[in-house]
Amino acid sequence: MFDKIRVFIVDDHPMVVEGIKSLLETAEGFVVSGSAYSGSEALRKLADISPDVVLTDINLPDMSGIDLCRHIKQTTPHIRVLGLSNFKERSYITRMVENGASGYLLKNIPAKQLETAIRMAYEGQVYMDPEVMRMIVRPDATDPTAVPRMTTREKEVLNLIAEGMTNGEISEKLFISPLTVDSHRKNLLSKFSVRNTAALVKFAMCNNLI
Amino acid sequence: MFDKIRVFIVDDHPMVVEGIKSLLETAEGFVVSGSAYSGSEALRKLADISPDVVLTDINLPDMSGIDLCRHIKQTTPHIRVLGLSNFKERSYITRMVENGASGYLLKNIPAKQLETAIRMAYEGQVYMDPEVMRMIVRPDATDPTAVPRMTTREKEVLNLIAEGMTNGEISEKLFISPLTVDSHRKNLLSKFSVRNTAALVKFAMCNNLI
DNA sequence: ACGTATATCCCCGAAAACAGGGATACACCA
DNA sequence: TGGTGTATCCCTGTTTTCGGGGATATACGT
Repeated sequence: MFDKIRVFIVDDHPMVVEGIKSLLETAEGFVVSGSAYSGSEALRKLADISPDVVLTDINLPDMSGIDLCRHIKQTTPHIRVLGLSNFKERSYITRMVENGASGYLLKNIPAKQLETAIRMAYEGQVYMDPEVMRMIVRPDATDPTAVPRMTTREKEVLNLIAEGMTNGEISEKLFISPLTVDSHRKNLLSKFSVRNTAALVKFAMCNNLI
Repeated sequence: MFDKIRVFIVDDHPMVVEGIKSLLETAEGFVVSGSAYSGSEALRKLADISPDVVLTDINLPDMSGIDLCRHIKQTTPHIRVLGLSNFKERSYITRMVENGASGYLLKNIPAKQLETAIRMAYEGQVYMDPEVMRMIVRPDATDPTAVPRMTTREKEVLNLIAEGMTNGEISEKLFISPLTVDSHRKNLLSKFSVRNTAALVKFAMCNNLI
């Protein structure tokens, strides 16, 4: 009951790892039972350690935090996983939660909230960073940052456009008519409410769509 | 001679600040004399504190680390400044150094090297992260990641292009002929070796030029 | 069985971008 | 003083994109 919560930290930045350690050891009720600088290292160590909560960065050198989360939940579902990132991209957050994460934090989270998040995760609840919360509560309505979803074909076309290919070239690559490519292109412009290809590419890159 | 080196940390992520504190306090010979979460807070505190070395993130909420560095070196040139970032963009590094920084570190730097960097900065030398070093030693030749530099006008035009504006619109905004804008556009395409605007925008965004 | 979404293809005309030249003026540095 | 870089402006012609339509087939869920 009064045991300390064992936390395992995964981040490729030593100073972030140290920072969390320091924050948690100042607080009461936590013990950092280990850490790793990559996804594979984390999985190796977790085979032995088995902490209560894993705090993982989203961007790891060898795999994404999302993949790591999935692995952990598949093999040891009792371990809670909290995502950690600088980015509040909707797709990251949702994919993290879809893969069983107990929450998603931003790296500029204050110490108090970090403690709360870990405690809640430990108790089986889901904690969301307030900023992150604001992202997800509005499905798509008034949220100006909501990203329209693309069909798989549109994604293909968008990527080739960003590569610098013309409608004609894309049509050859995908074995479809250039007119079809043009349709997709125009649908993309319309979906993202942009006027031309330049703005389309910028928007797509800003929202991690490419 | 045997005094501890006083370090001041500027980063908007509490856990990074804590991490560095923890790393430095484990090591011998350092004392963290203060920290700030923004550029303005840093400048305010530095008016009183006056440490030996300032360690600053490049991306701060209110100003860039580069601007902060310039301010510090203008008012208190004896204070050494070290840049700190996740990004190893050439432009960041060079601009940091141009503004008087004593070095540039990546956030995934190991503890030992962090100590070395601070000691060297304290002694008036310049420390560069090994990875960063590899970026700058090759002027532009064999380095595939080298980004051609833009003139200020080209930067303006590039940004407006990425906003979705046409040559005509840009020309009105900048009070120049649309033909001039077109020249800049073509120069950009040529400089970055891309075929069209879409690829230009993608490249620019990939390299933090926008 | 019927709507909805996706993917495909088509047309036309206007607007913009691209290719590939050339030219002038100004500043700055060697 | 002569080169180098930047910024400006111009021309011709071709290719591509954009705007605003319409149309068909397939799949999928209700």
